[in-house]
Amino acid sequence: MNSLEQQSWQSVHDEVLRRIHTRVWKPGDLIPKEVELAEQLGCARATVNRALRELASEGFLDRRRRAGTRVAAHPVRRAKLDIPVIRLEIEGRGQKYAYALLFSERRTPPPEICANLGVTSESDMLHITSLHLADGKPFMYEDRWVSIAATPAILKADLDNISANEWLVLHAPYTRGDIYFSAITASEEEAKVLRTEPGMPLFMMERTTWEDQTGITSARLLFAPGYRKHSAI
Amino acid sequence: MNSLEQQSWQSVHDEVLRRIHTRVWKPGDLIPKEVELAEQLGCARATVNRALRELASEGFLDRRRRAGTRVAAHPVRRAKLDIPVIRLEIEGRGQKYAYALLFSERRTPPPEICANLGVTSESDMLHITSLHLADGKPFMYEDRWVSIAATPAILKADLDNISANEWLVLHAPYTRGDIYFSAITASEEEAKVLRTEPGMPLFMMERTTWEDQTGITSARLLFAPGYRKHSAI
DNA sequence: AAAGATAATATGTACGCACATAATATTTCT
DNA sequence: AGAAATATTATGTGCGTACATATTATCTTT
Repeated sequence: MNSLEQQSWQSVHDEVLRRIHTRVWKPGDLIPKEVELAEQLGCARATVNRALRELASEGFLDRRRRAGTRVAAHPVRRAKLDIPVIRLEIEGRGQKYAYALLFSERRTPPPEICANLGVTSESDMLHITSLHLADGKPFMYEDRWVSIAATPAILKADLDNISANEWLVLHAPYTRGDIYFSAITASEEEAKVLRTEPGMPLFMMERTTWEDQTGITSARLLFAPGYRKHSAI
Repeated sequence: MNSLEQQSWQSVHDEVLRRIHTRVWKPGDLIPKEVELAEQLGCARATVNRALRELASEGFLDRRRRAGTRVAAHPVRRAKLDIPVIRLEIEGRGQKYAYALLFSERRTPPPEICANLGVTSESDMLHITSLHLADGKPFMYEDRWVSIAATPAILKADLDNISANEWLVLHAPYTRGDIYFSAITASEEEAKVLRTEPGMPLFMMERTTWEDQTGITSARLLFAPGYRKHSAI
């Protein structure tokens, strides 16, 4: 790269990444400071700054004021996982989406839900289970608890026609959440719902979401055998 | 927020996010253009631009030139998943890391590996299986194929003392990769290695990485029962 | 020599301006 | 009317300057 080409922060980004990949700058190395790089590459410091900022957020660089910028010693790759509404995930695969509400009850939560959401065992909650289907076949079994205190409007939602998953995304945006991915084997009941055999491996996603300090909902999503979640890196 | 406070792109970010959360701007709505927002919030357009750019990359906004900026109709949440070297993941849990090379052989790959990496069935590859332990207990079973053409130096690596996982991260940085997450049940052999029972649910990660168009390595990582991968959102 | 004050410095960010680019709206031409 | 050319517009980006902030290095004091 020389100063004649038309510059952009992306070309700086790529050039720095190239130098890291070709080990011109090795893990742990201190790289030139922004002003020097800007001079070398024939662009403004702001442009270099943007490129390096991006690379730091991707996990390739560690930056500290006054101390300078180093190539990350233990490159932590950051996979970006898109978590869309289930309906869109299924439609995105070119399959037909269907949904069935299995069960809905207003009651107090069991201890593990209280622990997840940080609520008392006397909380007023809605317990919903439902099945999401792709091309008519069971795709995901959802077992969800929703705090009525945090989201009273859920009681008026037509959960026969819109999944709690989708209703919540549209009506109760959350500010933070946790997701856990794990594997379990299907119980009798889970196998029955997902139309498979007990003991089959199921990919499980456990999500809990808050608005600030208030727990909104906690859900356990079980995917039919064979499901794979993809991510590019 | 008024114009008297000291501005920063983060405060603009937070204010816009607040308006989305409180449904001042609802999914699908067109929000004011950068110049107007800058005026409203008493800062420069560049500051608003940075805040909105960030929000778009987080999935809250959709932006298009000339068409303006809209609140995302179907908020796709982007979970960021850190994929560190296994040793660091275990040490990060405060557990003692250990590693054992189980098997290493230079040979031609089976069809599924060829398909993953896009190489011919006559390729010269290294097949390695190894076990990663946390506090002496089996934590993850790694089954990996490495292209010798792409990474000849792997033959000189001391794989008894450094895992292929870690060696590759340090010596063969890749430019792109795929990860698949899924669930399987343990086979006889897998159960034996992980010191569990056949049929137990295992969390599986399948990774394939490339440098540009060249396939480097394809690995199948099986985690001991009970493993959960966490992500904040 | 240890502790505290002070200076130096690389990154972090704000701003205003200019121009590029993509998408849309409008006008002109057939 | 329909197609093609042209104008308009919101975002995308680059640049130079200025100042903020965190951290390290140096100097001063006890």
